Amino acid sequence: MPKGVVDPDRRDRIARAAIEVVATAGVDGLTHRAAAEAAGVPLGSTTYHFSSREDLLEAAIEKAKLDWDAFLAEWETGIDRDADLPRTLAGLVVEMTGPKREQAVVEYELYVAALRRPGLQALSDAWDEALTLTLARHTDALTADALTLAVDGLLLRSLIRGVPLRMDEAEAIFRRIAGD
Amino acid sequence: MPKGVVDPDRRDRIARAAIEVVATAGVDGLTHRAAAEAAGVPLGSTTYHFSSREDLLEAAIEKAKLDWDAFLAEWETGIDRDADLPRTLAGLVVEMTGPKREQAVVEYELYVAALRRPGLQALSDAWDEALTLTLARHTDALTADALTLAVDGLLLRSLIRGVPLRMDEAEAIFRRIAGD
Amino acid sequence: MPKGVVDPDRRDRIARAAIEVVATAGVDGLTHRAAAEAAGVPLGSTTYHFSSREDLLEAAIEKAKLDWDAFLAEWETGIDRDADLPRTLAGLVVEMTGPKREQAVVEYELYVAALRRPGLQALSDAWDEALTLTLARHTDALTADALTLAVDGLLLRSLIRGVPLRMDEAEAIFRRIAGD
Amino acid sequence: MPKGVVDPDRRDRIARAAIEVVATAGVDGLTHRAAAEAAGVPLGSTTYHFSSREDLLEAAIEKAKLDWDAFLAEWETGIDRDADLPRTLAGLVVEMTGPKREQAVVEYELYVAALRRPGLQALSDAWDEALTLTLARHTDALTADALTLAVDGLLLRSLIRGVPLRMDEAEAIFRRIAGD
DNA sequence: GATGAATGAGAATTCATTCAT
DNA sequence: TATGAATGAATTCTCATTCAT
Repeated sequence: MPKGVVDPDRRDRIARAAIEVVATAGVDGLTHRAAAEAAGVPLGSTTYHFSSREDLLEAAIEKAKLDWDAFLAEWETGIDRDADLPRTLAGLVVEMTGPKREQAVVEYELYVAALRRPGLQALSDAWDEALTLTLARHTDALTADALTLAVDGLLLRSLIRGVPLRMDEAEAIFRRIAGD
Repeated sequence: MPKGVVDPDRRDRIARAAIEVVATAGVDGLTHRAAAEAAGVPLGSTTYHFSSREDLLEAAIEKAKLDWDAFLAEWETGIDRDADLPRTLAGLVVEMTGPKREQAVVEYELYVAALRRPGLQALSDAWDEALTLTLARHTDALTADALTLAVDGLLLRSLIRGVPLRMDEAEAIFRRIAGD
Repeated sequence: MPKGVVDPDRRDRIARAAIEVVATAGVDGLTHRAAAEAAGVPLGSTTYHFSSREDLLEAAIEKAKLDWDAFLAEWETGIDRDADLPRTLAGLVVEMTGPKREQAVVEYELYVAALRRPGLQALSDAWDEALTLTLARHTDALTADALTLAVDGLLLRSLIRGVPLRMDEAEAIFRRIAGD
Repeated sequence: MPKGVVDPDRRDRIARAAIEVVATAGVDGLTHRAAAEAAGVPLGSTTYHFSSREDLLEAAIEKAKLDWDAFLAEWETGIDRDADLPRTLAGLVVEMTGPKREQAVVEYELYVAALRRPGLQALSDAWDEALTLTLARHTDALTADALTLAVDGLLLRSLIRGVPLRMDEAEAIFRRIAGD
């Protein structure tokens, strides 16, 4: 693509490519070069749209957050009003540590990236809150909060162990917390 | 220190320095050079004892794990057999997100580092298990497990938010889980 | 400012901003981007009016030369026909190495820039000549020339040393040259 | 040259190459890359020995200062005790603006580089002083100082004009200053 | 005329790693 | 055993310049 030709989606495509890079190489591996290659654009194009590595990371997190929101929304759609929350929630974590492990690892890496990057705190925070808000539509606030924490803990642990969660394990934990 | 002088603690001191480096610059910032400077040894000394960056990271994690074990042991020492577990556990997380935030961030970074490094999974796993085992001496297995997950989730969330946990918040969560 | 709106002073304002940039970041730091920011205009506006970095530099030098001429004219206005030239000239260099140091450094940088840029030689030359011509209205040609050289040398030396000239030092030199 | 093979002169050779680079491309053009190429060493070698551009520049100035000292010493050797100072000094500046123009430009660029680099002030200062000290061995202190300033001014002006000084011009100026 | 997206080139740096000493 | 010089590879970032709009 010669100079002067405008490509209005380019910024978006680079951001999307950034997520792929994080999936492949981790947050540390998210470089302008890697994003450029993944997006199929010249290096200069990535530095033009995202002048710092931090900008690139932030864009990746925003995009990943949208994915997460969509995932949660879809999950919630499949729940009856009087569904068994512990069981359905267990299904969610089992799916994330199994078939969707790749995506979950990316999301956790991005979430945890805020530990050292104050600029990302707000984003990571909103991320965490999304699950609590979803759960709060199906149980009381305290339980929703406690369940979110357990989901966080379970996911992180399972992702680190590298083995998918077992449905019954997860369900037992959630049931314990929900106090049923 | 001239050549030929024996310094048997040097390996240990470098590993200890590696933790300081992680505290200052994050896992990404852990380089042979940075460790050398922090430990006050020549560059060659760090590459001699830890031939790869990965080795250095592993040593740092091992050291940090020992710190965590000691911290847990000390915490447990201060607990009565019939202490109020939710309350004392809340004290632990409040301390870690407040005065000990720095140390906690380092530990979480090292813990999470295993997400992309299969070689570190066993270590990170043992790390997580240490708390569960400790708690299991004071409550039933399922509760111990659920509490550990909540601790993980709470710590991570608070560290990311950058504000210390409030004692009553944490206690409420733990009490909900413990079912008291 | 939307497209199509005419802004006849824009070229001038960019040139003026270029001097500010040189003051802040040196000749090396004079870039289209920096000038754009300093002038508060879009990048394209600077490249439109000054198609190359060299053009920009030349414009800055021209503007700075006008400042220098004005400074000299004002200085001359304050001189009596039978003023003590060595003393008044000492006042000029003391002022330039003291309160006006910043401006003087910029002017010297721009003046010296011609060392490697044949296209700027004429401008820099005229710059130097301005002082000689001024002095020649108050003394003979040879003395005017010698004084100019001493002013150049003194200014450069003092600006590099970073300390203002002392009035008596400068006066002694000039008096020696003027042969009073 | 493979790793592990030590080349003790390398640092010196890079510094010497740095001067060549300044001669060719100016202070702005003094980059690690350019020095590496001029010295015939890999890029990493230049960054190893001179970790910043500033370090490289400083080394170049130190080397150039030695050249200048040698040049002055040689010049002084050719002077009789009762030589005609204005005439011999005129010879020096004529030589520097003529056959040795290249070298003189480099030296001025390096000298002036200190205007924006406080770390180089001491070096540039010592440079200037070398001539004064030399001249002071052949005339009184005030005259030596005034002559140095005139030399500085004359050289800078002639180098910028790009034409060699005329012997009689220079001699007239110096004679005026020396008061003969 | 005015703009800013686009891009290739190159900058300073940092580093893991190797290996002669 | 211990060291640090050496080096290639990468990284972030900055820019002049071009050119469709």
